[in-house]
Amino acid sequence: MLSTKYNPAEVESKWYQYWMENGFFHSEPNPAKESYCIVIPPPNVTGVLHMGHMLNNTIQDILVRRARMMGKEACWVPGTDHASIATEAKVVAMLRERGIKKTDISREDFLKYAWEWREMYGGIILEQLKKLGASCDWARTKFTMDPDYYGAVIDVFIDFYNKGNIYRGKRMVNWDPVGKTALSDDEVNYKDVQSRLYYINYAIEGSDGEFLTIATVRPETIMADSAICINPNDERYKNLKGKRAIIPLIDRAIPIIEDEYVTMDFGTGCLKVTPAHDMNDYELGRKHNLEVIDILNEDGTLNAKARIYVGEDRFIARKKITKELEARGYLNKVEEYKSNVGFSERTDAVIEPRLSLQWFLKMKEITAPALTHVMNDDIQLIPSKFKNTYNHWMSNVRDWCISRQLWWGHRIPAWYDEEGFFVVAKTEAEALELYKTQKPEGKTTKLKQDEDVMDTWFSSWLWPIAVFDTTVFKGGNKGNADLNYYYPTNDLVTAPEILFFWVARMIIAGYEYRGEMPFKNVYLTGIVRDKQGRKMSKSLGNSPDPLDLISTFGADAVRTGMLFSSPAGNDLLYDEKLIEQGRNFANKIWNAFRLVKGWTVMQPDGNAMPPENAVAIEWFEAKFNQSITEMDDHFNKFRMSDTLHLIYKLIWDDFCSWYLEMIKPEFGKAIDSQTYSKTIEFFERLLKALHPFMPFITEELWHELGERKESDCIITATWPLAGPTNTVLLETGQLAFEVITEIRNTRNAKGISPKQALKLSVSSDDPSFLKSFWPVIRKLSNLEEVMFSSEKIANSTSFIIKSVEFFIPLEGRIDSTKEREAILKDLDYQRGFMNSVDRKLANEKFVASAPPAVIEMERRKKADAEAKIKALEESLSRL
RNA sequence: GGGGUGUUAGCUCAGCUGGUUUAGAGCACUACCUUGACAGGGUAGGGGUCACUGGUUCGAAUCCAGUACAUCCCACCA
Repeated sequence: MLSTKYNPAEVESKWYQYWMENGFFHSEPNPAKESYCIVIPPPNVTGVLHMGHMLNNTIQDILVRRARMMGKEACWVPGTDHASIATEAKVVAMLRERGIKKTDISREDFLKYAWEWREMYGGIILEQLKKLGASCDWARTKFTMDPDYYGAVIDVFIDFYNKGNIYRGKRMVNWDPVGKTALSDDEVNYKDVQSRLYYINYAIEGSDGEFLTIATVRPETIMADSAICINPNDERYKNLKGKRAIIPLIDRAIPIIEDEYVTMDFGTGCLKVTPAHDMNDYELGRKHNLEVIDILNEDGTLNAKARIYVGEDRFIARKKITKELEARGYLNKVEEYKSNVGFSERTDAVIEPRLSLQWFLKMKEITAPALTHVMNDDIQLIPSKFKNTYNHWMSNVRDWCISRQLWWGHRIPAWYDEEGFFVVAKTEAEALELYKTQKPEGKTTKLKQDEDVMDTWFSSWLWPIAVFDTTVFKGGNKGNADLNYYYPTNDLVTAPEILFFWVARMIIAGYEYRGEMPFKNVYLTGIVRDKQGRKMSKSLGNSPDPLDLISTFGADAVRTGMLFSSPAGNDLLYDEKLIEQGRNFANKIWNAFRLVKGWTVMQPDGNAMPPENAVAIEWFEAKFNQSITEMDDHFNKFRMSDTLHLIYKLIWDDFCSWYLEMIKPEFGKAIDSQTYSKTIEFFERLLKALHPFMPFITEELWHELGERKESDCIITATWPLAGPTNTVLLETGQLAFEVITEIRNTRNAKGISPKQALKLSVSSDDPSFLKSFWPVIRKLSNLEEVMFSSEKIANSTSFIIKSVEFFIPLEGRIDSTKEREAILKDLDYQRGFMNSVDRKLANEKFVASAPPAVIEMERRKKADAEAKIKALEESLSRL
């Protein structure tokens, strides 16, 4: 006896195992077939599965499974990303727990720990993906720090350097003066801090007692000032143009420059420009060619360039300088001021913007094809609204700072001698060779490699190429068989927040190194949020564990649950209710299977098919074709959620609620063999159409429904082809269902049990009306007799469909007051409706300018309504 | 501050090229049913000035402009 509930746990592990053993996920180039390829957005190697991954990978798996069923050579390449910042932070934390400080160990030792860490935890997330049912080609698993991949990244750096696209330049970084290290933006916490705004007077050079006033929160940096800036449109300071101001205390003269960057109504409208200690000032300084005076040491104390308070900490210096300014009459006033200050996540020290030497990649030229091919839809963004954002970003692209002050990652292949002269080469030996030719007078025999590594995105932007072939980045190499077969890949599924960091850069690299797009379509998912709309995060504790969900509800349920409400590009508000709905769906299918499986089948010869079954089969065939056609259309437009809703409805409503009810034999009776085999066929076709969404239950039932050979699995079955849709039949069916619903309504209203058979009288002058469906109507509404007569039946309740009136004789059950009320309500609606149609038709301009088809339809609406009103009025008068 | 996107039922969303009854679905809600596939079920029902204000049009949830409110990305203001 089969359980009334579907139990996913054993089914899922069984089939995943089976698929793997039979190599169904593996793909090799096959010239006879069209290739279909997705490269996974590589998750962080140290990460664990979260709800975002679930959504993302479910969508990818659906696409891949469907492509496979459509006869394509489908390949989904998995892998992980070394994620330098996140991973290094985790390793540092792990070491700290063991009482080891990063600063106390060597780079080599640190990397040993990091690799140990990756051996231990690096595979977890991929194992978790298997639980979800992801049909990745695991034999192709790639890691961005695999030796060959590592080499490819270095090749790319060298190649760009040799082409003149990479340069060294200065850049402001977030400096932690306590940890004495640069921090990424992610490692900086911004807090609102109550501070002070100091108004300081600067004397004007060559004038007698004239001065200007600037406002600053950092008076200790005045010694690093390079200019005073005013807005050229500021009437108040016209007289200052071209003059110079004198920094108090150190009496250094600086130019007064003009730039519209200055907000006139903030502070005094005079801005002190300190290029060495402020991001914006640095930019301004570059624009106006100002001197950069760095007065701070790496521990945040003042250096000799400050000339005063040398050696003092920046905050002590602030106090002392304020005091001195006040004592000497330079301090105009002090205001309370709230400002947003960055703190180090690790040491809680106040972040100091600090200039440092970094490596940059010139973006302007290499970006051009990536912009063009997205704007002209060669590469399609889904949804297309992201094109605007993409355009804006790509048109204003800045040079990419590709160096990071970390150890875990691809180390920059620049080699220095003692004087700071450097060459760029893959190995130290190669570097030495180069060094000899580029600096013949150089005496160094031991070169020192750059300490920094590259930005993680500088390796992951090669992903769609490097997962297949890591040797093509040196130029001249045509690429191996895999690369030439699978590249360009088809679809990329990822989150919109990395559209610029990753997607755009992959497109750039694709055109640079292959002269071709890396993928055709980019499907952008939304962010998974909780019911209150908050982003799911560990610190909020609002994210469910996906693996828990899978073990309670089943992977099929979780997959469909995620997809029930997630149109492309829209955020998904996670609610466990959705997963429950997915589970209920699986259960519904399971029980449909139980029903069919439980039937006894008549012997093939000599058993007649009841007329309602013939109609049911014909009708469902039409319905199925219609739905598959729509599903294919949705799929082609990446409307995944809509596709799921369609198959959900097709199975639950059309197959279970209508079709199975139509053909269901009476209790204890057998079903004719023809209907039975047709039903099995329908069931199989439905399972195939559902398989990409719910791979496990469909595979299980596929094997339960028929005798299969070992290799005959639904995962490799053929996607059902849509036949022609018989729309006339579907429309007739729709009317028949309306009749059934009306009769059920009547039962509901009058409290008549479904078991009590009823009579029905139809006032149709068209004898073919609903003809083939009458057996179905009789069965589903339990009618013992159907009469055709133009006579109005007394003592009955009636309803109207398509101007045909239906009477249900109900001796003694008629409550004329209620009956009248219902009719009046309906009349009211119909009259109002007709009114609106009438108004439209009476409008001459409408009749003159609307297309004939629209007018025709309005006329039909009117005729329908008129007939209905007439019939309603008649039944009213009869009461 | 710059840019993007959105606002439709209690909730989450469809509504694709302006016209397909006076706007649909799922969930939630209400009533009734329920030993013969499924209570994780069945049959029905109630629920909406399509954010607001103008405009274009014979016709607007749909197109345009403005307003309000959300939300995301970038830069974060001396």
